[in-house]
Amino acid sequence: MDQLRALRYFSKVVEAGSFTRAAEEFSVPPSSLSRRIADLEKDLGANLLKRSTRVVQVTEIGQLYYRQVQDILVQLEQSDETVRSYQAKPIGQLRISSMVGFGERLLLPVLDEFKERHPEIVLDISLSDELSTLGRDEVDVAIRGGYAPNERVQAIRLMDNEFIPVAAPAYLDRMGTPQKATELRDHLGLFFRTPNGPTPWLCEIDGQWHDVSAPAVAVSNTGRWLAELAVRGEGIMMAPRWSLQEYFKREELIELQLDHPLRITQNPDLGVFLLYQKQRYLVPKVKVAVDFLVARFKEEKGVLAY
Amino acid sequence: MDQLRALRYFSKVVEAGSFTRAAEEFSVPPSSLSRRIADLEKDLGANLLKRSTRVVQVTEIGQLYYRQVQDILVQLEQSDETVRSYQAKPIGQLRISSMVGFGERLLLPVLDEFKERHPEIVLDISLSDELSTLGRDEVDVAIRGGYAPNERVQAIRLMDNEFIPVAAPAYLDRMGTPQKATELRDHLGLFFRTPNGPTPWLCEIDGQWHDVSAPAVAVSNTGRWLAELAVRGEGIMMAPRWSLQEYFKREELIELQLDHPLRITQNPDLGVFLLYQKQRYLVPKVKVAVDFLVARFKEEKGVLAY
DNA sequence: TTATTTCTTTGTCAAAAAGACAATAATAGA
DNA sequence: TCTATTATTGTCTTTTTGACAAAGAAATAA
Repeated sequence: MDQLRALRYFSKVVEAGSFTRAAEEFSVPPSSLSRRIADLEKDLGANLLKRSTRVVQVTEIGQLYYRQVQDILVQLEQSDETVRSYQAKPIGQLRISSMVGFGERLLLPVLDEFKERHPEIVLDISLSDELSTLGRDEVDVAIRGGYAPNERVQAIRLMDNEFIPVAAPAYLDRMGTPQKATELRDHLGLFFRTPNGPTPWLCEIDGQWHDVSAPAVAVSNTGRWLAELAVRGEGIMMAPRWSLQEYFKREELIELQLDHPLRITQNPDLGVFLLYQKQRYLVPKVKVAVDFLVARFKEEKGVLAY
Repeated sequence: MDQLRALRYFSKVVEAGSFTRAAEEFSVPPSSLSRRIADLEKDLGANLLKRSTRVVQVTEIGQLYYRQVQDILVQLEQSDETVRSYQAKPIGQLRISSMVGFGERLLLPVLDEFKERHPEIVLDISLSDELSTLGRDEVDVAIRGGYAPNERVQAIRLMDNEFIPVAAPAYLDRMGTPQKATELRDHLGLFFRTPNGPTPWLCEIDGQWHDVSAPAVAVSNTGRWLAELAVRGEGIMMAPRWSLQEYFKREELIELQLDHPLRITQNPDLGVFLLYQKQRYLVPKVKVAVDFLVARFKEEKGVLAY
C-alpha cells in the first residue's frame, strides 16, 4: 500500500469535505480515493471518516490523525524541496511575512532591489502583526518583534525595537512638555495595540514598575494612523525608534526626554527579529533572502545573533 | 512512485551502509532497493548515495535528507500507533527513561505494582542522567530534573528536587558541625557530577552569590556511591531530599542547618519532571503509565503542572 | 599484477497495486 | 415520494514493484 498517497487523499478529503471534489484536485476518479482511504482505515483499524452519501464527516480520531499527517506532509514537502533545489539557482515563490509597520516603512522599499537582483523569485509578501507559526504556516521568512523562537527556528536580531515617547511641537506648546514620567498622567495618550493587547506606558522608578499611561485619546493597531494623530498634536505616542525617522527629519515629532525612561514592557531586550526555519536555509531562495535582509537591516554592534 | 517505501529503503541503506544488508531486513532482493532509491534520486534530481561496489557512502545532501526523513518516519510511525491503539487496551512495549538516582530509589520499587496491573505491557527501563530528546529517541516517558521542555512535550512536576547538605554524625563529631555557609570551605566535599558538570555549593548572602564549595574528596555521577562515602564520614554531600529518606531513617546522615541555605544552582525552581510527548498521551500504554506515575509521585500542593 | 570475492546494477518476467469506467446503493432536499 | 447528488463496488486495464538470474565493478588477497 502506498500510504503516502492514501494520506494525501485522506488529507484532501478532510479539507474538501467531499470525495468528489477532492478527486477532482488529483484528476482521478472518486473511486480511487474511496479505495485508498478504505485501505488506510483497514490498515489502521479505525474509521477516520464517517460517510453518508451527502456529507463526509471526520471522526474524532480522524481529526487528530489529520492534524498530525498534515504536519508530516508539510515537512516532507519541505525536505524534498531542500534536496531538489540543492545547488540550484534561487528561484520560485518566496513568502515573507512581516510586522505591518516594519513592512511598510523599511521592508517594502528595499524589496525593489531584491527583485532586480533575483528576477526569478516571485515575492509573496503579507503584512500582519499576528505571529505566524513558522513551519506550519507556509511562510519562508518572517520579521517579528520580541519573539521567543523555538529550537528549529533561527532568529537573527536585526535591530533594536525600543519604543520611545514622541509628540508634535504644537502639542507640547499647548499642553506643556513633560519632564517627569509621573506627569504623563495629565497628558493625552495615543496607544498602539499589539495582538497581545494595548501597550501601556511603563516606567521603573527606584526598582518599582509604574504604569504612567495617559488617558487614551485613541487606540489602534495601525501605527501610521496613530502617527498622523500625533503629528496633528492630538497626543503623545510611543512607537519604535526605527518607525519615526521621517517624522524627526521633518521635525513633525519630537522625542520626549523624561527623568525615567519609558517602556512598553518590563522585558528589557526588545528587538526586531528575522526568523526562518534552520533547515530551510539550504533552499537557495531562502538563503539569498535571509542574507539580503540581514545585510540590509542588521545593525552591527558586536551583538550576537540571538 | 511509493515515496514512503523508497524513504524506508533509503533510510535503512544509510544505516546499514550496504544495499545487501538493508535488503535482508526487508526480506526483498537488493535489486528492489536499488531501483526504488534510484527512482527517488531521479525524482529529487540529486544523488543521495555515492555507490562503489564495496562501500556505500552518503552524500552531503543525502546525509541532510536522511536526518529529516528519519524524523518524518518516526512521527508517522507514532501517529499510526496512536490511531491503531485508539480505544484499545494498554499493551505493547513501554520505554521509560529516568535519572539514575530517582530510578533506583523511587521508580523501580513501584514498577512491580505497575507490572501486576498491566501484565500485557512490556517495560523497557533505562536509567541515565543524560537528557534524552523525547520524540527523536524512542522513549515514551522520561523523568528528569530541572528540564526546559519544548512546546510539544508535556512536563508534569512530580516533586521538589531541592538539594540539601548532609553528613554522617561521625564526620560532624570529628570535623565539627558547620553553622555558617562560609565555614564549609574548611570541610571536605563529595560532589555530584551531572551531565552539565560538577555541582558546586552555592549560597546567596545579601543578594550576592558565593561559591562555598569545600575541597573535593570525591566527584561522581553515582549518587549511591557518594552517599556511601558520606555515611562512612568522608565528607559533606549535597543530594536531593527525596534520595535521602533511608539514610535519615537509619540516622546515618544528618541534614546540616546553615545560616544561609545551600543550593547547587541559582535557579530557584528545581523539580523532578515527568515528560512525555503530548500527542502520545492518547496511546493507552502511555496514558496508563503517566497516570500511574503521577498518582504515585506527584505531591499535591496546589501547584500547577508546569 | 592478477584472480577472486563481494556488491550493486540491469534485464526480464511475474505479481501486486492503483486507476478507469460503468453500475449500484444510499441519502438529503424538493 | 421522487430526484439529484455522492460514495461504493465490480471488472478490466495500466502502472508499479518484486523476484531471480546474470553481468559489471571494485577492493582484497595471492
